[in-house]
Amino acid sequence: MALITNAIKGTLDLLPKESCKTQYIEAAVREIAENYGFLEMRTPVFEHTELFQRSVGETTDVVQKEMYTFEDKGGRSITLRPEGTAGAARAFLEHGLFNDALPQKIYYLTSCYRYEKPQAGRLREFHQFGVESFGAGTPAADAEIISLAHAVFRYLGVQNLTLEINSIGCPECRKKFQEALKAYFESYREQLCDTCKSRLERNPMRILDCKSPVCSEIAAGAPKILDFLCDDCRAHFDAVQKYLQAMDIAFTVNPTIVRGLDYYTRTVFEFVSSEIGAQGTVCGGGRYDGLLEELGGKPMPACGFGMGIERLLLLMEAQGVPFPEPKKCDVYLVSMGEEAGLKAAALAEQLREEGLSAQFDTVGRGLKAQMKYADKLGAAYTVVLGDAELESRRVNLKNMRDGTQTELSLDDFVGAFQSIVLREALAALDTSDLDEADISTILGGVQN
RNA sequence: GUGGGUAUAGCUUAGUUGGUUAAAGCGCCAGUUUGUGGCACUGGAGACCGUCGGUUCGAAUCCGACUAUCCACCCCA
Repeated sequence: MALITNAIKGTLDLLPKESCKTQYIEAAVREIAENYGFLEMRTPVFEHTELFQRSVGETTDVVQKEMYTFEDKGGRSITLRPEGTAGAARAFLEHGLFNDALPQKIYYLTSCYRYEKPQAGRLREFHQFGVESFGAGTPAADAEIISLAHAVFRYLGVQNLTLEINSIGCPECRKKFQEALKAYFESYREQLCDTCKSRLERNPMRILDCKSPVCSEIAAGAPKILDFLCDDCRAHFDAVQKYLQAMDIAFTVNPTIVRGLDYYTRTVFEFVSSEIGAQGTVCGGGRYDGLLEELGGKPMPACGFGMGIERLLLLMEAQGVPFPEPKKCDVYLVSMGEEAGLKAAALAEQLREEGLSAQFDTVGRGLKAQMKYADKLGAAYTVVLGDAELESRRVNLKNMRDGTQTELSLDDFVGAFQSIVLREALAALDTSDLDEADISTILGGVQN
């Protein structure tokens, strides 16, 4: 059969067997973000194109060649969001959230779209977990979001990530730095690679992380941003590092980190892995004190980060990090005959009302096939329902792990099964390695 | 946008110097057990060998173009 079409280049289908992993990551980041006091914000997938031009920056690659931009039927220029900060900032201003107590700490978990050539860790539709701390200008705020990202990796058991931080200063000190940089590279113009020659005009800071051997050698002797920071920016950057040290978060200062989005000021950082191919940045972010004003709001500091869900998943799989088992079927109701089929459906209904996972045959399989299917589902128990059971009002509950059967009353099946499941759950609780302190904590919790 | 690799069943792959019904494992369905899953054995379904064109008596195999996909550059999450 010829398929009508295939998935669009750079997009991924998340199949049932895989989706539980992503759900696990999503649940983890939500819980951690909320523990840090961040609340979810959801904004539309598309925005006015101008929003991204103004926030991300006209000259950036993202705006110049990677946006999904189209005209809607009303003649508006619309763009699928290439990142999450712009929409969050827009909504923050539009709804006057700056009138509430600051900082406003929000997070999002959304899809983003960039027209890029796909490769390992890079998709045209990808998903980002991001946080924004609006109205927080102190180094403590920078450190708090870095700590949040760090906590996510720790919680999920991800290892071997390096945290690299840098300061790209405020517009004033960056301007001085860029002039010095331009003057420096100008004297080496002829030796630079072609892309760096054009960078020299557009964004000389980019030359700093060029991979070409010649350029990187020249770049090694280039002026350093950290030498150009004004007193305020210098003090801010020093304080961020002090906070990170106080929170026991390891980092390295990497003066070549330059974020590709125009709105960044002062602190920038990346969590980088070498285990998932060339696109190793799993999380990137920083401070963007000028963004809200740029979008028409009052001047207000802010900082945030974006974390790539697919890259994080790639990394977890590369490291063999364990994922929780997906919820399995508690009981499969095998039925033979029309009457028994009705009874199975009715029982499943009641079991599900009690919060149990029950399934029954919906494709007309025979008994053996139903047993086999139950086994594939990983059903903990099966019950066979046939004329004999309907007649005697007795059923055999089969434990699929050890094969043992228990006879139960059909009329009281739901209650009896529920108590079996409960008793099993209690028995599964391993209390052997709890000490006195643990027990009193638990008891305290129960009393409350 | 620029390079390089790859394309055979749902998945992972084999396929000899071009040669006649394209092979295996896993998965799926069924049987060996007429009311009980896993293990084993047996059988079955499932592939226009990415597409189009060329060379040839003959192409999954050689050549070309296109498409898709993967990896890298660029850039970023």
